[in-house]
Order: sequence, then C-alpha cells, then structure tokens
Amino acid sequence: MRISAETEQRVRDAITTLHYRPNRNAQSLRTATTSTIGIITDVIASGMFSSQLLAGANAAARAAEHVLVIGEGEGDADARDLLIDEMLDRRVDGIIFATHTALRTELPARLQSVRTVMLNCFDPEERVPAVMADDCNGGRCAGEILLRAGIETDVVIVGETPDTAGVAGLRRLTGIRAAFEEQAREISATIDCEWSPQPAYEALHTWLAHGDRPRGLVCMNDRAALGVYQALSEAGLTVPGDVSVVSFDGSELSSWLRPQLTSVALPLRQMGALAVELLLAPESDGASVHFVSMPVITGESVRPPLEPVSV
Amino acid sequence: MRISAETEQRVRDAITTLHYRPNRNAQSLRTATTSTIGIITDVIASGMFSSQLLAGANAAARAAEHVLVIGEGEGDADARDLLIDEMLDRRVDGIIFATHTALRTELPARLQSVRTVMLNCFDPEERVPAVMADDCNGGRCAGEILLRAGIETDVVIVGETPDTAGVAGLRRLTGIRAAFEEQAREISATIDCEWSPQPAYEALHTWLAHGDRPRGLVCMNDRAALGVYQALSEAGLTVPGDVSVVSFDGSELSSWLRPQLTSVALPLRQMGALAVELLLAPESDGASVHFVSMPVITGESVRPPLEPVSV
DNA sequence: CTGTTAGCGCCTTCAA
DNA sequence: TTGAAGGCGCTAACAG
Repeated sequence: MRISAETEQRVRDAITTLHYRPNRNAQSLRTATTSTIGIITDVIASGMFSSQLLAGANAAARAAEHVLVIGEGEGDADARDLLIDEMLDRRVDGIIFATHTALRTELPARLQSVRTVMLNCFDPEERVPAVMADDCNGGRCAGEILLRAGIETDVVIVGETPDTAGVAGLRRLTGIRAAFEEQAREISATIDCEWSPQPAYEALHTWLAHGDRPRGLVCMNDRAALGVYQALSEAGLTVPGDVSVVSFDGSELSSWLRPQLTSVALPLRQMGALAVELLLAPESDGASVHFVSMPVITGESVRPPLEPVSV
Repeated sequence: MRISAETEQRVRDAITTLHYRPNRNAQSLRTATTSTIGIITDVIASGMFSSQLLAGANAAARAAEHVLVIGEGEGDADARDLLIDEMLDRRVDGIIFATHTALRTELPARLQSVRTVMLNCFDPEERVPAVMADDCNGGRCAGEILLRAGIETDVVIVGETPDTAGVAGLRRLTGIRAAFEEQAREISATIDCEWSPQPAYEALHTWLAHGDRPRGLVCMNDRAALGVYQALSEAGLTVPGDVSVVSFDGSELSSWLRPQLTSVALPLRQMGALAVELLLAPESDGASVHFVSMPVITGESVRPPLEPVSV
C-alpha cells in the first residue's frame, strides 16, 4: 500500500470531475468481447414487424448489458454480406439474422462460423437456433375461436397463398384445418389473395358476388381483414351479426377497426427477446427452432356463443 | 523492396484463405474513430415513426460507411443516460437524439459535449443542429388543398391539442390558418381530441350531433382520420361527396382507407438521413433547426374542383 | 520511399 | 495482497 488515502481520493475525484470512463474499445481489444450484438434485418422500415422485433431484442440486450448494432440488408445479398463483415470487423459477440416475414432461408455462408440466431426465419438444415411464431397453434386457436362461438360451417379463409416463400400461411392454414377436423368439420372454401386491404377486398367482393354467404371468416392478417370489412359492409353484411371474423398479427390496426378485430397476435417482442437470450446463453442449445406461442387479442368481431359454454 | 513477389502472394493468399480482416477495435483504439453512430430513441417500437427514422438514418450511415448502434430510452431519463454512456464508452463518432413525436426538449446534459444532432425534436437553446418536419408549411399545404378544391367555408379541424408537449399540432394549425387567411377566409371550428381513431370518432360524432355539416375536414393525423371516416359514415355523409378530408402523416393507413386519404406526409426517412449527414458533415453548421418539407400524398378524399383551375 | 518502432487504453500474468 | 510489465492489433511517426 504505497498510495496514501489522500492520493487515492484525489484520483477518485479526478475520475468524476474529468468524467473518466473506461474505453470499451481498449477493453475489447484485450478481452476479445464487445458486449455488442449485431442484428441484420431485411427491411427495418416494415412498419411493426422489424421494429417490434428490434424493440424486443433491444430490451433483452439491455437487460444483459449489451448493445445492438443494426444493419438493413434491403433485400440485397451483397449489401447484407457487407454488413455482416462490418459487424464481424467490430467483433460483435454474435449476430441475429432476422427477416420481416416468416421464412425458410439459407443461412448466409459467413454466418456459419459465427455465433448466430435466426429470427423469424430458419435454416433448412437447422445449423443454428431459430425463433419463430407458433403459427400452427395460432391457426388452431383461430379455428377454435369460431368453433366455440358455434360457427362450425360456412367458414371461409381469406388469403391462402401456398406458393409464397413465407411459411406462416401454410402453418396457419394447417392449424385451422386441424381445429375443424377435431370437431369433424371442415372449411368451406379458401380465397386466394395477397395479404393486403385492396387485394382482400377485391377477392372477397368477387367471391360474395356468387351469392354464397359465409358465417365465419379467417383472414391471414389484419390488413387483409380491413379489406374484408370493406367488402362485407358493401354487401350489407354486418360483423359479427352476420359474419364472424378472426384474423392474424394482432397489429394496432386490429384495435382501430370497428368492431374491434379478434386477432391471433404475432409475439414479435418476445421473439426478439428470445433470440437475444439464446444468443447469449452459454449452452448452444443445439440448433432447434423455438416456437413462441401467439396470444389471442379478443375484439368484438366474433359472435358470442348462443348458449353459455361450460369449460 | 525486400519482400519477393512470391512471398507477397503467399501473404495475400493467407489473407483470403484465413478470412483475415482488420480488427476495427484495434483501429479505433489507435485512430480514436469508430465509424459508428449512436442513435437514441424514446420508443423504437412506435410503428412507423421511429422505424422509418431509423431506416433513413441507417441508409445514410451505410452510404457514409458507418454503422448504427441503437438504444431505446423507453421514456426513462436514467435509462437513457445509461445508454448514452454505453455509447460514449464505445467511442461512437456522434449521437443522434431522436423522439418519436415532434418535441421541444432539453438536450441531455452529457450530450452537450458530444457531437450530437437532434432528430424530430429541438433544444430550446439550439445548442446543436436539429432536424424536423416542416409542419408549418405542411399545414399550409393541407389548407391549400381544400381551398383549391373550392372549399373555402365550413372547414373544421379535428385534433387540436395546444396543450401537448408536441409542437407539430400547433405548427400545422398555424399553417392551415395562414393558408385560409391569405384567401381572406377562416376555419369554422376546431375539435379538440387525441390523435387516435376512437377519440377522433367520438369527438366528431358528438360535434355532428349538433346538426352542423362541414364541407372540409383537416385531421391532425391519419389515425384520427380513420375515426373521422367512421363518424362521417355513421352520419350518412360521404367522402369526398359531402365532405372532403385532408390529413397528416402519410402513413400506410392513409392508403388503406377507402376512399384513399389525401395526406401531408412526414418525410421520416429523409429526416433520418439528414440527421446522419449533418452529424458527419465537417462543418458544425451552427446549431440551427433544419426543416424537411412534407410531400403531399394525393388520395381521393378531396372533392375535385368544380371548375378547372388555371395554374 | 520502405521498414521499424512506439504507443492507443486496458487486462492479465508474473514478480515482489 | 499489490505493483510492474507485456501485449491485444493496429497506425502514425520516424529512421534508414
């Protein structure tokens, strides 16, 4: 103890008055760890999707005393790879590879030797852990909502798109069908259209022109549901009086519609958070896909059951 | 030149086969520059706002070969300051301080000695450059849209909220009034309500109950306009037949409504980009507020002028 | 004009 | 237990 207490105090004072803070770059150089996580998204701007994923990831990162570096690939694989390099150059502790739409996609080559978690997408060969919404169970929920309301026939699905690269549609469809099969019922029809207001409006408008009248409608997302509302209203059908409507995503939009939409929500925040937790977890956790369950946001777009149901 | 060409080639080969890349942390240590920009937002998750600001900032950062690290203050000043410290510890080249709503707000103390640009907010003492939407001119545009359509009387504003911390409302209002005053006209009434569907719906519904019938409506944002559409439709008024509607923000929602909404758009992407450019510009540029003009997104919610107007 | 050297700020090992 | 020293990977200044 060669340093006097007084000297120590003077040093401590200097630390505060000069606002000294350790240089994390120097720390990183020595320790080869940065407390920094890179997150690569295809499109940041995409309204709620990427931003909520980001928000969840950021919250979890903060909780673990980490910070997020973001990069937007903009759909261009080269730009994306450049970004990845940029992050690796900065020696991020790991990378989250996120897409704004649920996708089966090849993990970029240069990520295969880096600690990586896929978010809202998964590698066909499951080389790294992935986080996805549990669309299959979500679909089942949507189906059960209608069934519990006593709507077992004349149910139509709006937004079937089996050809897309996305996997959400197929999984939701599977879940819905499963719920109906359990009750020995089935879906009456599926209407194929993009998951946006205008296409959904047009598709349903055309379909209704045939004279069929559905009792229940499942929309593949809230935006499609908006178009569906418009088409139903034009056809003089009321929600939920004539037709009950269930949807997916649980976006803000679902709460803006009148009547408020019952929607099976994408747990984007939780997904983002889980991705960070997996990335930071000491155990590699194998490389399985983690499914996050989709909560139901109950609105007023589904007819209450005619008779009270015993649980 | 003591190194033989052959040796040089062998080194170069090693670089590529071993995927050697310079360690930017080491570079930073030496050069005291990181090619990294920190961006502090109050809420990332807030739908389009922060995410579009982020997207714009990110694009500009990429163009300047920089990378963005993000931090979400979550409304808590302490958490925010911790984040700022975290970024300064990482020796970011500068910080963008962004809010999701246009605000007049004090620059955090520890940012006063750091290269900083305020985004969507400004310091009362203008200590640093700021980027904001030109809401005043935007308001004027909104007014002129109605005036050019021949709607000079019975114009009502939905969403007056002079008491908020936000400055957008007041500025838009000022612009609208200015446009009308230039034609020696004036706004008939202002309806005070929050800028969301439900409050706007209720406020207009109540107002319409008095029996007054507006010819033009200016909504303070697209979400309020959604509520306004609902109230008008309930009252049996058509858009744009009976009432012309203009709104602000230019969000996706405006394109989803039927008829499509004419909206004076927030140039969020450009704002984010400009903030980065100012931050990286060699000249400090003083510390003035930079106003980014708001483009008009033309929909079908405004009645075409009865007679062709000569430009 | 090339090749060597001395740190950037920190952490970790080693000696006292 | 505490202090000194070496080196993380790089760049800028310097010597040859």
